Amino acid sequence: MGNLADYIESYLKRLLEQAEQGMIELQRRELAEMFSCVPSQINYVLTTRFTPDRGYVVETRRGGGGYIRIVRLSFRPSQNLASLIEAEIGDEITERRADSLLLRLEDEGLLDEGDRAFVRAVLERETERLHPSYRGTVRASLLKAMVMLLLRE
Amino acid sequence: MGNLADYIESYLKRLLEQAEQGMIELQRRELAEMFSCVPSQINYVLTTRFTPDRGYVVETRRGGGGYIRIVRLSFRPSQNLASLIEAEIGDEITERRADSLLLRLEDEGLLDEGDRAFVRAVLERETERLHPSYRGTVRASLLKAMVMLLLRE
DNA sequence: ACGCCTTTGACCTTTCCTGACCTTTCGAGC
DNA sequence: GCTCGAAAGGTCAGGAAAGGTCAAAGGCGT
Repeated sequence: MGNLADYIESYLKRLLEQAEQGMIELQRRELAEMFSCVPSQINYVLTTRFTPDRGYVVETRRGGGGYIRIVRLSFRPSQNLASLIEAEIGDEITERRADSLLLRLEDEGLLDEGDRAFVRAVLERETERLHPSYRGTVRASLLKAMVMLLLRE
Repeated sequence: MGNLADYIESYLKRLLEQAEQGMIELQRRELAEMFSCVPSQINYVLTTRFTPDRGYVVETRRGGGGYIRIVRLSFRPSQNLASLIEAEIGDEITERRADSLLLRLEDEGLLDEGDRAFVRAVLERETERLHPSYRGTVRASLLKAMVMLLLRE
């Protein structure tokens, strides 16, 4: 692991660990200077290492006083949940399979009945107007989003 | 948060919090003097930070006795959150407007920074693979679903 | 040799701040 | 009432200071 991107990555992660609130804010130009590289190298590190999939969100602002802010999500999609949900739901899902997944989560005590009803209602309301051929994928997105929100901590 | 516009913004928000009725009235020239900047800087702050999307209305009057009045709109007094959110988001929404809305919810203390980051992450992840022409509607669905879940009860 | 990941640099977009110039409102004097 | 001037606030374009994009070149493992 001897390349620049890796060093920058671990530097940022070290900062994040020390930071309160799992959040750091810095300047692209400064960071690039610190590592004697071009600024766009920072973007490379951010887009390859600090993605939502890995549990990070990056917010930036341009212009005078611009900054880059990296937030570590309290829910780390490590192994279990995120990939399990991804695997279970996939790119599209039928209403039936959505229902049975929700039921299963309730059975396992991860959701209560109110949660389940709420999610079902949202799924139905948001998909009913759609052209049938899109329903499956939109339903999958919605379900993943809501289940992750509910099982997060 | 190191630039002038940010300082002026947070000064005004502080005033708004202390104010009864979520409303303040002041003079552009005075404010500009307070921050040692040109008056038009105040307009810049108003048009970029105190927009309807972020939950503010600005009224002004020119001439002698002129003033600038900033009113903060609140989500709270409304009973039906669902229809308010529906109205606010609609059938499709840009990433910018989604961010504004999330910022507004955080501003009102209905969401914390972590929630906001999480929602952004999901929106980004679920939206990026899509054909650009569907992103707006899917983003709207996801945002409504997650916001309702978070603000429920 | 091939493919994937990294690194770089040229060029682009966004945000901030200022200053010159414009419009609206009020009130004093006619 | 009219006119005019002073006292507000409004607009707009430009320059500077961030960060973003993208494609081409460079490295490294198999």
